Amino acid sequence: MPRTIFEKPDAIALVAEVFRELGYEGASMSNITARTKLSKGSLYHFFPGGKEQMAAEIIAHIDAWFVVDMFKPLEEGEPRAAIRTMWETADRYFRSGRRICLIGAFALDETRDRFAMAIRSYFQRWIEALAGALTRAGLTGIEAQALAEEAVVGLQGALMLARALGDEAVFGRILERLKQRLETALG
Amino acid sequence: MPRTIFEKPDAIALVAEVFRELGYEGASMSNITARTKLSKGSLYHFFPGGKEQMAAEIIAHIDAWFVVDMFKPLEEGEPRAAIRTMWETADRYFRSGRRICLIGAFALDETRDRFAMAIRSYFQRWIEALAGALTRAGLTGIEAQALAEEAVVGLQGALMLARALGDEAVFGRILERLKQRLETALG
DNA sequence: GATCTTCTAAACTGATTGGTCCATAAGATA
DNA sequence: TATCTTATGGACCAATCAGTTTAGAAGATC
Repeated sequence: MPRTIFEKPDAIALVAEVFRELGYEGASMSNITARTKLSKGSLYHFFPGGKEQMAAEIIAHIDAWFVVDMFKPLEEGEPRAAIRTMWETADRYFRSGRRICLIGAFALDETRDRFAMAIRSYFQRWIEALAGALTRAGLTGIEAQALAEEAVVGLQGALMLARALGDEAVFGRILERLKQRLETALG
Repeated sequence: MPRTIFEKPDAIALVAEVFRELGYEGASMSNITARTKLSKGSLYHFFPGGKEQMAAEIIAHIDAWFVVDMFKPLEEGEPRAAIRTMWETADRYFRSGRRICLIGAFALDETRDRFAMAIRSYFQRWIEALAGALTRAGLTGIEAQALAEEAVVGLQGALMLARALGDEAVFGRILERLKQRLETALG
C-alpha cells in the first residue's frame, strides 16, 4: 500500500476546505479522511484535540493570512491604494464567490460559541482596519466606521447570495458597487 | 407519564428554531427531541421522511410566510410604503439580529444542494419583489435591480455580523443605513 | 360510552460518530 | 547502514446517529 506523506500546513489547508464545504458539524471524521486522503492516524497525529483543534487552528491560520494580506496593508499602507487592493485580495481569496468565508459561516450556528473570541476579533479587526484607512483618507470617524461595516457586511452577504443563487456573476457585481461606494465617499 | 399533544404547525415552528440554532447537520434527532420536547414518535409521525422532510417543510413554511408578509406587499402595495414596511417586517422577523436567516445559512454549506431550488427561488423572489417596487417608485430597472441586491445582501450580512460580534446594536444600525440609502435613491 | 383516528413514549435496530491505539513505513541524521 | 523521529493506515472502541416498531393514551365522532 502506497503511503502519501503530508506536512501540517498541507493538512490545515486540506481540512479547511472540507469545513468550508460541509460546515463544522457536517464535516465528520470519515468525510474529512475521504476528501483529504489523510488517514485518521495522520489527522490525530497533527491534531490530537480532534475536530475542535482542527477548527481552532484553521481559524488561526485564516486569521493570520488576513492579517498579513489584508489588515496590515489597510493599517499601514497608503489608504486609497490599500482599499483598492483589498477588493482584489478579497475577490482572489474568495475565488470570485465560489468560496465562502468559513469564519462567517461558523458565526451563524452554535459553532460560534466554541470560537466566539476568534470570530469576533477577526471581524472587529477587519472593520477597524478598513475604518482606519478610510479615516486616514479623510473621512470622519463616524462615516468611516459606518462605511467599513457596510463593506464587510456587503461582502459577506455577497458570498451568501452568490451561493444561494448559484450565480457567480452576482458576487463580482456587488463587489464592484461596494468599491464604487467607498471611492465616491472619498471623493 | 404526562403527555403533551402537539399539532403539526407547532412542530414545524419548534423544529425550525432548532435548525436555526444548530444548522442542518448540527441538528440531530436527539437534539431536536431534547429542545422541542417532541418525542421521536411524534417527529416521525409528522415527518415520516425524517430530517430532510423536516427541513423541506420548514423552508416551505418560511417561504410562505415571506410571500404573504413581505413579497406580496412589495409586489402589490404602494411601493414607498411597502419598502418602509419591509424594514420593520425584517427587523421583527429576525428579532433585531438575534435570529438568523435559516435559508441563508443553508446556502453556505452543502445543505444547499439538497434544497437548491427552494433556496434560489426565495432569494430571487425577494430581490425581484423589491426591485419591482423600486421600479414602480421611479427608478430604472438597472438601478432598481442593483439596489435590491444590495439591500438583501446587506441584510444577510448584517445578521451574520451581529452574531459574529455578539452585538445586536450593529444590526439595527446597518438596517437603518440600508433604509436611508433606498430612500435617498428614490429622492 | 363505544369506536376510531391521531398522536406519544420508549425500547430497539444497524450504521456512523469522534476518538484511541499500535505496528510499521518513510525521511532525516549520523 | 544503523538509528531515530515523524507520519501513516487501519483495526478497534464506546457513544451517538437516524430511523423503526409497538403498545397504548388522548381527542374526536357517533
